[in-house]
Amino acid sequence: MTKYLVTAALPYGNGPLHFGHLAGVYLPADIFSRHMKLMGEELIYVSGSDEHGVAIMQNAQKAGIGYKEYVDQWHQDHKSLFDKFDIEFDVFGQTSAEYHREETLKWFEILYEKGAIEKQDEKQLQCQDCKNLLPDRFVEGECYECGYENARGDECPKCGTWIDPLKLKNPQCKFCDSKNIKAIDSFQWYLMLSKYQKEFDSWFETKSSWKKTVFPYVKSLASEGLVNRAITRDLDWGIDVPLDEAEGKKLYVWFDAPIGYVSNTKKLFEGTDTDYLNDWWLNKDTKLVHFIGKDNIIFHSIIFPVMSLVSERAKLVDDLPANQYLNLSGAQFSKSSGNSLDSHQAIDKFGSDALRFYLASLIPEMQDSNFTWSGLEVKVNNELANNIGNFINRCLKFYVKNYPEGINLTEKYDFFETELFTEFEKLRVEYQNSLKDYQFQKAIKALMGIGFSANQYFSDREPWSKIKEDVPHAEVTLYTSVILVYLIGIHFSSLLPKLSHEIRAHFEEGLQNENFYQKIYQGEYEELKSYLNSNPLKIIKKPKGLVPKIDPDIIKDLEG
RNA sequence: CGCGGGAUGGAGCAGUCUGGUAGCUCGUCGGGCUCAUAACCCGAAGGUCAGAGGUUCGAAUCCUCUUCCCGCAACCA
Repeated sequence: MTKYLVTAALPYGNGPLHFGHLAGVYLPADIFSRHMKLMGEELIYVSGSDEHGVAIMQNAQKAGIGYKEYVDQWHQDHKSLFDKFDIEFDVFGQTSAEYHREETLKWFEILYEKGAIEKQDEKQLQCQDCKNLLPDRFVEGECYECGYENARGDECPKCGTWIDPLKLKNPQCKFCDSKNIKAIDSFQWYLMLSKYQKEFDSWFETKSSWKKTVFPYVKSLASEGLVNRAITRDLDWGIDVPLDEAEGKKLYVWFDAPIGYVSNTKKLFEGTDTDYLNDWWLNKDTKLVHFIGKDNIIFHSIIFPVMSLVSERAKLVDDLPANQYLNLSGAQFSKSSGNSLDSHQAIDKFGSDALRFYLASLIPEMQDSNFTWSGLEVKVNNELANNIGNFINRCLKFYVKNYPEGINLTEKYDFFETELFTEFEKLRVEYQNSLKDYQFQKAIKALMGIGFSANQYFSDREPWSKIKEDVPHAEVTLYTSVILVYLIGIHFSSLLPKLSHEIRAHFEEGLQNENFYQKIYQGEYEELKSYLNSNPLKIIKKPKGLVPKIDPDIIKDLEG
C-alpha cells in the first residue's frame, strides 16, 4: 500500500512568514495533504522550524536575547500563522530540540564512517579586532573583477561574479566594521558529493517526469559535476560536530535542516508502535514528496538525496513539486527593502477562506506570480462570492422559505441518474486528478465549473416562477440544487476547510459525519443514496451569506 | 556564446512534450431574469500566439538566430 510522506520546507526561524512562503509551499502542501487524506490515503504532513545558522545568531544578538529564546519566539509566531491559515501539519517541530540533535548526529556518524565526510584544510578570513571568523556573507570589499566597492563575500551584486572572499580587496568585517582582516589557516569538514556522482546520475535519470522548472535545471547542474560542500562552521550556535578535533565547530545549518524532516517524523511517532524509519522513511511503499520553493531545489534534489543514499536513513525523494516565487506588486517579498506586508494582519482582516482561495489561485506552478490587493478583491468577490457563495445562498434561502421541513423525492426522482450529476462527476474527477498532480489552478477551475453548472441549472429551471405553476418541477430543481450545495461543501474541504465546514453545518448530523462525507468525497454514493431514500433533505440552520465580499474601500486603503 | 524558466486578445493564465482553422477566468458591450451577496443566465466584440528566418501540405506548438523579463549554488519559499 502506497503511503505518502509529505514535507514542506522548514521555515527559517528568523523572521515573519510572508505570502510567498504560504503560496509557494505550505498551502499547496496542505491542500494536497488534505485531499489525499480525504481520499483515504495514509499520509503525514511534516514540517518544523529551521533554527540554526548565522543569520539567527546575528538577529538574536541584535534583539538582545538568547538564541533559543529567539527561535522559540519565531516558532510560536509561525505556528500561530499556520493555524490562522488552516495549515494543518501532523507535526511541526524545531531543529533546536534535543530529538533533532540525536537524529542529526546519527546521520553524521554514518556518513563520516562511510567516508562521505572528509576534513579539508582551507584558508579563512578572520577579523583581528573582534576575532570572528568571517564566512562569505560576513565580509564585504571591493570586487576583484569589476571594482565594485560593496561586493559581498559570496557574490558581487554588480557584475554577478561568484566571489572568493580571500581575494576581495579591502575586506571589511560585517560584525565590527574593522578592516583589520587576515587570512588564517583553518579546516572544515566537507560532504563529498563528488564521490557519488555515478549513483546520483543513475538515480536522477529516473526523474525526467519532474516538472521542467526542476529536472532540466538539476540535470544541467549535475552534469557539471557535483561539488563538495563544507558542512561545518565556526560558530557557537548549532549542533556540535561530534569529533574530538572539531572543538568549537558546529554543523552547518543546511546539513541538519533537511534531517529535520526525519527527526520531526520521529517526534510524531514517539510513544507509538510506529517505527519512523522502517514504517516511513525507509519503507519502499512510501512516496516521499518535498514541497519547496525554487531556491531550495539543489538541496532537495542533490544534497539531501545523496546524504540519504549514503546514510541509508531515508529513501530518495519521489516527487519534487517545486514552485516559483509569488511576488508582491511585481517584486520579491523583502522586508529590508520595504516590499512586504503583515501576514497576521491580513489573515485577521480577511480570514482564511478568502486568502487561501486567492493564494491558491496564485500558486506559482510554472512561473512567478504576483500578489496584489485588488487581485484579492476581484478573485474573492467575482469568483468565490458570486459563483459559489451566491449559489449556496440563493438556493438555501429559497429552499428553507418554501420547504422548512425538507423534501424527499427519491420515490419519483433519482438525482444520480441526471445529466447534471454526470457533469458534476466529470468535474469532480478532474478536480481530484488535478490535485493529485499538484495542478492547483486546474483544480480550482474545475471546482468553479461545478459552481457554474449549478447556477446555470438553477437559472434555466426558474424555480421561482415554476413554484407558482408547476410545483413538482420546482421541487426537483430545489431538491437537486440542495444536494449540489452539499456536494460542493464536501469538495471544498481540501481547499477551504472553513467554508466547507460551514456549508456542511447546514445539513443534518448524519450528513455532517466525517466518515459519511469522506465516502462521498471519494465518489462513493451508496450511503448518501440510502440516506436520501429514508430521510427528507432538510436544512437545519438558517442560511446566510457564507462568503462575505471584500469591501473595495478597504482595498483602496491598503493599496493607497 | 555560463545555466534554467518565461514572453499568447485590456489583465491573469491554459494550450507547446504527442504540429491541423486560438481556449479559460476576470474586465468591456448588448440582452434576459428577479430566487440570491447590484448576485445569476444568454450573446457579442477583442489576440495570429515577443521578433526574424527555417522545416512541413499545414506551426503558438519542431529547428535556428535576436530582443526583453525572472531566477541561479548555499541565511532568505
